[in-house]
Amino acid sequence: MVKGLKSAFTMKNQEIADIFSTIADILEIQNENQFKVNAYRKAARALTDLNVDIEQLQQQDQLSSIPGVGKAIAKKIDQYLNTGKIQKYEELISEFPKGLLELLKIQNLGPKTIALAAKKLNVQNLDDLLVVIENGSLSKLPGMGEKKVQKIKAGVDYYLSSRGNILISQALTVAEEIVRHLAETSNPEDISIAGSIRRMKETVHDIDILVASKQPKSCIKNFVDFKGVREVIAAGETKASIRRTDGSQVDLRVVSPENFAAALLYFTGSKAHNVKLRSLAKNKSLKINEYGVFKNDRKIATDSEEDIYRKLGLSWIAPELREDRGEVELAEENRLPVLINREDILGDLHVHSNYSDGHHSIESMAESAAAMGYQYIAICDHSKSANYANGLSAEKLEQQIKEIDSLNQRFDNFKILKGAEVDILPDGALDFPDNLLQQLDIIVASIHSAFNQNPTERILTAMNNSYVDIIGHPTGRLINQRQGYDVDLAKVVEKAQQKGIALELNAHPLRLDLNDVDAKMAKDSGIKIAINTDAHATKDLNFIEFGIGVARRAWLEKNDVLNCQTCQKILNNKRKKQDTQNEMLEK
DNA sequence: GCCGTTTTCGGCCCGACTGTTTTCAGTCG
Repeated sequence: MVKGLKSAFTMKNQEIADIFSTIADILEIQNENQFKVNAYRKAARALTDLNVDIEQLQQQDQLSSIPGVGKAIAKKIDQYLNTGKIQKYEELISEFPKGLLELLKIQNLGPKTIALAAKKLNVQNLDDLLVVIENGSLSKLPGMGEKKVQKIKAGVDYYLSSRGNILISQALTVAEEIVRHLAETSNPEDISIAGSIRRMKETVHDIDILVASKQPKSCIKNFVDFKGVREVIAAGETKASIRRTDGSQVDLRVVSPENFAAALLYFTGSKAHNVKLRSLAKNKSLKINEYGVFKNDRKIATDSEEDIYRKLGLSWIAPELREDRGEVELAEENRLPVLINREDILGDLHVHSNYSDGHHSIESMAESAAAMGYQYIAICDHSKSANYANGLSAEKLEQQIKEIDSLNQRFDNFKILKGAEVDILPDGALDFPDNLLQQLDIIVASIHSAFNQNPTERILTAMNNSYVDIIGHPTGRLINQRQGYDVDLAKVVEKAQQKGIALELNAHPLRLDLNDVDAKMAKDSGIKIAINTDAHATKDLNFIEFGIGVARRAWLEKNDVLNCQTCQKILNNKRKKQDTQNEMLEK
């Protein structure tokens, strides 16, 4: 087993994390001590982020070494691992209406109101809630009123319509449009996208924009009056929130220019990262908030994020790392990874052309890639069984090879690699014979059909083929649309390590597959990741931005990424790999 | 419920906005 790798057995970690998370939800609605609630939340998060098998820690009597896990919680973990149950959880859940937990996900509706509605109106689930909203009884409760109920209703509508997840690509488009609008109309001294978009999360709940201005009122006005606003949720002196016609929520915060850096840090989050910074500040007798770092109520210089981190004894932490996954501790020791940048990417190893289901010619794709400063591109069209995608016959592929050979004579300092995205068939065989594969530079092997037929075994079988360089979109998920196939990534990574095969980080914003957590584990095991766009048109080559975002969230450095290598190096390594495997076969 | 070089008890991040109040509770980020 590859060391430090998450796999099927760490499912237990997540099962226990989910239980603690539910305990926290129930206790919160029951108005239990908020710090106790937080303790369970923290433990749940720690277990989710844990990279080792919890049973292993149990056997070594090391459960309490997990930060946030003390005696009581360690005992509960122990109980779960020994009996499959946690008594406290069983007791709580047996007498608690399960439908109430879902209500916590509704905006503007928190634990206090849920508890009130449950107690006074016997609300037990979402349906009950809708009834008491409609019949007016909710608004008559003490502390409630018409407007509050309207807000809760809006929260329910939002929850039911979208579940609140917007793809990073969509969110970024909206955010950039609003930033441009405010830049043109409001004369800001500074402006930035903040929040989870700046951290490049794969999906975001809302869009955060921060402005530095001496005229906050006019900024707010220009913001709420902009086109596409369906509803103004809030609009105060320095802060406003809108809902747009596309359903997205946008929050604007306006600060004075001298507070911009502190505010940017604050509104970039994540919440967990911020909490960590605040408690760190407190330990140093400092206070940090969105206005700066303070010592005895006196602001100490905070002109930039770098400066603020420095005042806390930390090196600057890239936004993509700010999730409280150990980045603060490393920043204290000045040992943060040197994250991969756009400039480090030398080529794209998985793009399509109009030979299969792409929209543009090989030549156009190559010219666009060259214009982006790339040194190479691999044309990897679909193989013959991919009928839905106009997969190539053997004859068509040979024709493509000739075209690429001829095109390559026209380019200086740029190379078109001959490749294919070969289907992994239900029996694990590849969709092209070896005599075709051996003519190609890059083979991406992917599953595109029969998702529920032993995906792990099929991928492992395909990896036995020495021509395979990359496993394409390894889990097959489509964000917000389709769960991935049930693949045991630990086994795939282990095999990739043995065979010198890379896993893809597919940069298409609907895929982002591997995700950040899986890519980090792959990195930790020492295998290479290929950040590919899977572009079906020239403009799709820009998806690389999202792939790099996820890669940075996964702590990836230049050395971890296959397409940070020159194409000469990639091809040399491929040759060496094949020679070694042939020698082994001969023996 | 967790934690500790202010250490076994008393803390636990902090501020804006809204709506319902008439000084504050709830929610959010």
